Amino acid sequence: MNIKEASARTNLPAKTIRYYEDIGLVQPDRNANGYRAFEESDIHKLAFIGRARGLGFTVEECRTLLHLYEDTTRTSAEVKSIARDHLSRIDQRIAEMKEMRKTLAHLVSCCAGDDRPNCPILDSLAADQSVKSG
Amino acid sequence: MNIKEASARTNLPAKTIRYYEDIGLVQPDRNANGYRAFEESDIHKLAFIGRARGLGFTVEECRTLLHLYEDTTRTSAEVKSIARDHLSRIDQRIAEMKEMRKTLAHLVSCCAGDDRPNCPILDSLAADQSVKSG
DNA sequence: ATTGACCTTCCAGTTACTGGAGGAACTAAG
DNA sequence: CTTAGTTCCTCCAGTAACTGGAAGGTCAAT
Repeated sequence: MNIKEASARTNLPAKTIRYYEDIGLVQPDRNANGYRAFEESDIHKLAFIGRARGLGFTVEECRTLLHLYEDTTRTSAEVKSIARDHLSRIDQRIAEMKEMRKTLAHLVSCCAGDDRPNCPILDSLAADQSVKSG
Repeated sequence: MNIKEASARTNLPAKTIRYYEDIGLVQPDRNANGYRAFEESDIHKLAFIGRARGLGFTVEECRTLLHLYEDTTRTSAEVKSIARDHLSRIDQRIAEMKEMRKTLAHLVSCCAGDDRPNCPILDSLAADQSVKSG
């Protein structure tokens, strides 16, 4: 199957599939004309990667997960460890974003949003209290 | 003041300050020896940028906010609009992350994490139901 | 004169793609 | 057989926001 169909089957842009080949995540065969020839196993791998990426795993984690998937001597502990690390990164990131959200929502609610120049958002960004004096 | 002190005063790495100069966010003077000479106004700007970045605004938004800050003919509506856009991006991102978190936490809780190869995390990533049949 | 801290510029690398140029190949119609 | 349109190929460059490091100049103190 050509790249377009592979793309349709996996919901990954063709560009992305070529990129994944570039970095060695998949190795599709080539036809005589040089076109990539995707097999079901390639589609399966790409879909695996697509789902892992959708859960926020980095491409390198995807590579590792793929290796583990193909290594029948793996232990579920190895996989769980990667997933748990990722989960805690997500939790941390969510906490950071919530903190930003809180501050930002407050500032937005304080701002009149009219045609006058006075603006508590700018005031807050310009606030000198967080500039160390020296 | 030299870059090291500017860095200490703003909590921005010297590298980052140089980068901000590169992209035209600040224009510190130079001493005869070529060293950057930061004034209070530069520190103020850098701190402003640092705070805006801390709230997750992009560097280009920081540039715009800085312009608005320095433009006394601005309207608070302009500022609020930028902040509101950013807030909704944050909300969207938080929602995505929570969705990931939910799925991931479920998978992690299902995985034994022992020395056996069987792993529901990998099973889920490999699940064929989301690969379109063709 | 020398050490060590600090400063400079410039180049390259990071993450995960994405866009586009330039050109070859396949498909279908006339 | 030619033409047009679509798909494919590779390669180069750009994105965001820095970060690391090399090579070398400057400064303060000994």
